[in-house]
Amino acid sequence: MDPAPRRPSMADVASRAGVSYQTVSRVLNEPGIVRPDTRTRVQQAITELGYTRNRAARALKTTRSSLIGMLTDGSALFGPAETTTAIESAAREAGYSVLLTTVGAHDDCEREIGAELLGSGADGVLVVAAHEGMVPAVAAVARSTPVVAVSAQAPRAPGVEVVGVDQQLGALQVIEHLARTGARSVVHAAGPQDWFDARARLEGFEHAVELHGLDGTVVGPGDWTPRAGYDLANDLVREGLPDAIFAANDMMAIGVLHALHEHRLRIPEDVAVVGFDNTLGAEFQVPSLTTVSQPFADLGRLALQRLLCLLEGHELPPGTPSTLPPRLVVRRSTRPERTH
Amino acid sequence: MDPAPRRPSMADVASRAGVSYQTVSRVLNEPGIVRPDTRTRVQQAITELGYTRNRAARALKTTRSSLIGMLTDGSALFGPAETTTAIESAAREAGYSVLLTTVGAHDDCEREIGAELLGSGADGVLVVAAHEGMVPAVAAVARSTPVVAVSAQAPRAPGVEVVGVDQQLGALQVIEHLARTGARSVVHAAGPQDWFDARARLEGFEHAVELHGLDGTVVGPGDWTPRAGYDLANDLVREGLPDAIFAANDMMAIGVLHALHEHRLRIPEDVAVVGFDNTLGAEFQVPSLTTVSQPFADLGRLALQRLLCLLEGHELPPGTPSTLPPRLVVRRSTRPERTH
DNA sequence: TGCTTCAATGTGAACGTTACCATTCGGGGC
DNA sequence: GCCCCGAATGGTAACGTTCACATTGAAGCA
Repeated sequence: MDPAPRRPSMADVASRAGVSYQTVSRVLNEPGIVRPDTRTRVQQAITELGYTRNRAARALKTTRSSLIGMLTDGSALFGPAETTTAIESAAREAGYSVLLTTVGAHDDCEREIGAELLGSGADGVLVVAAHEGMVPAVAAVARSTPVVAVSAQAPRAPGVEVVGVDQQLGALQVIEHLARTGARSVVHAAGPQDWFDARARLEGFEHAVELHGLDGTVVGPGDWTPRAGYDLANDLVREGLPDAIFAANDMMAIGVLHALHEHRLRIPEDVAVVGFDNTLGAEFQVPSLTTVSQPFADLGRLALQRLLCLLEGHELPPGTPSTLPPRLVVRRSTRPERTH
Repeated sequence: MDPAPRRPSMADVASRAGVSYQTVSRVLNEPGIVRPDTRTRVQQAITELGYTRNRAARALKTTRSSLIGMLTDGSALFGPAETTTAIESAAREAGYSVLLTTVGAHDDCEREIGAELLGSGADGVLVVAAHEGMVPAVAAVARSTPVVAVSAQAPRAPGVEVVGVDQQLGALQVIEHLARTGARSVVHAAGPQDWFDARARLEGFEHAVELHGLDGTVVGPGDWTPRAGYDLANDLVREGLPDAIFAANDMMAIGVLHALHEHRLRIPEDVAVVGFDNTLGAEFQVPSLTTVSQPFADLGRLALQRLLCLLEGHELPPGTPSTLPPRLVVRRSTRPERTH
C-alpha cells in the first residue's frame, strides 16, 4: 500500500503558487479581494494538484457542515422519488450535500433515528414521507436544528415548518369528478392512517362526499400496496359494489383494477376507479388510470428553498406558497365527463 | 436570536463528570479500558447534556469521514429503491452515513459529479444504477477512493469492484420459459443501451435465442418508460406480432400490455409478455406479469459489505458471491408450462 | 521500605480550515 | 518629503477531536 497518499491541502497549493495558505483560502471564499494575477496563479495550482477543500476542517471551523439530512420512509422511495431527486439537485446547486436516512415504516425508530440525525451534524433536516412514527424523532431533532417537512398537514412539532400538496383538495377534485360523471356511491380504500397523507386524503374524501351528498363509505386501511387494494376490492365485490372506488394511492388502485378484472367487471361501466399520485405506470394501466397528479419535483424544490431560508436567515420570497395544488388527471378508468 | 447555543463538546462533558476530555474520548472509543464507575459517570454526563460527537472534528483528526457516497440515476429510484434502502440501513449499522448524489440520465455529468463526489469527502463510493455517462466521473473518483458499482458488468474502470445480478442469466431464464411454452418467435424491446443492465439483457437475449433456435428480433431501444413499451408494441402490431415480447423492464412491459389491450389482443394467447425487475405493481397488472425478480435488497447489502472490506482492509468472507442469480417469476402474461 | 509494574487518567500537539488582526507596499494630498 | 490610507497579503489562534506520550497512584515483591 502507498504510504497514505494524503490529499493536498491548502498549504500544498499555497507553496506551489508561492503565496500563503491564507491567500488560497481567500481565492476560494472571496475571490474579489485578491489581485487577478495572484488569483489565477492560485487557481492554476489548485487544478494542477487536483485540490479540493477538506470538508471536515471547513465544517469544524465554520460550525456548518453543508449537509442536509433527508429523512424518508424506505417504501416511499417508490412513490415520490421525484421529490428526493429534486431536493438533491437543488441542494447541490446551493452548495449542500444530502445525507439520506431511511426508516422502515414499522421501525421503532424514535431513539435511533433521532440520534442518527442529531449526530450526523446536518445543518438542517428535510422529512420527506411523513408518518406518525417519525414524529418523536423529528420533534427531538427540531429542538436543535431547522426542520422542514414535506407532508400533508404535518408532524405538528414546534419548530417544524411544513410544505405540502393539498391532499384534501385532491380528494375533493376526485369526488367532484365522480359526481359529475354520475356516481352516487363511492368507496374510499384508505391508506395507512399513521401516514399524514393518507389521513388527509381520507378526511378530504369525507368532506367532499358530504358536500356533494354522495353515499360515501370507507374501507381499509390498506398499506399502500397493490395487494391491499386487491384484497379490499375483492371484499367489495363480495359485499356489493359502489359506483366508484377511490384508492388512497395508485398502487392500491392497481390492485383494485386487478381484482375487478378477475371478476370480469367492466371499468368504468360497472365501477369507476381512481388513484392518487400519478406514478409512472398509471397512464398505462388497463384501463388507463384516472388519478391525482402531485407536483413532486416542485414540492422538493419548495421544501429545500424553505429550509435554506431557515438556514441562511434570509426571507422567503413573498408570495411563496407553502401548499401546492394537485391536479386531477382524467383518464379511462372513470366515465367521461359530459362535454356538452 | 439566541447567542449561538453551541452544542456541548467533550470538554463540557468532561468538566461535568469531573474528568479530562481524554477520558470522555476513551469512554466513547474504547470503553473497556476505563474504570466502570468513571465510565458510568461520564455516560451520565453525556446523556444529561445530550452530547453527540462532533462529526467534523472527528473526521478531521482521523481523516475518515464515515460517509459513503451513493451515486445513482434519479429515475432509478423508481426501480431499485430497495437497493438504496438496503444500503442505507446496512451502512447505518456499520457506523456510516450515506451521502446521496443523483444524476439525470442525460446530464453531462462528468466534471460536476466527479468533483462533487471527490469534494464530498466520502470514504468510499457506491454506484447504484450505472450507465455509460457515469463512467468518466466514476473513473476519476476511483483513483483516490474505493468504489463499488452495483451493475451488470460494470464501468470497467480500474479500481472499481462490481457486484451485480446476472442479467444474462435472467434473460436466458426468460427465453427458456418462452421456448418451453411454445414460443417460436420472440421480440426483445430493448432498454437504453448506455445502461449496462440494458445491454446485458440484450446480449443475454441474443445468446439465449440462438441457443434455443428461436426467431429473435430486437426493437428499440426504449428509455425504460411505459410509453416506450407502448410505442414499440404499437409498431409491432402494425408490422406483425411475434409469439412473445420480452421487455427490458417492467415499466416497458406495462406499456406493451396497454398497447396490446388497445388492439384487443389476448395475452398470453395471442402474444406473451415478459418484463424484468418484478417491481411492486407487476403482480397486479392485467394479466399479472411474468418477470424476472432481482434480489435488490441482497444486492445492496452485498455491495456495501464489499465496500466496507475495501475501506477497512479486512478480507471478504470466503465464498461471498459477486454475482447474484435472478429468479424467473412466472405469472399469467405467459402461457403455463406443461406440468406433465 | 524502596523499587518495579501496570492500570487508569491527564497533557500536548496536530488534523486543515477560517476569523481576526498585523504587516507591507505603493500612491495621493498636504 | 512627510504622513496617512487602503489594498493586498501574511501570521496566529482556534474549532473539537484523537493520537502519542507523560504522569499518577496503588499493588506486588524483595
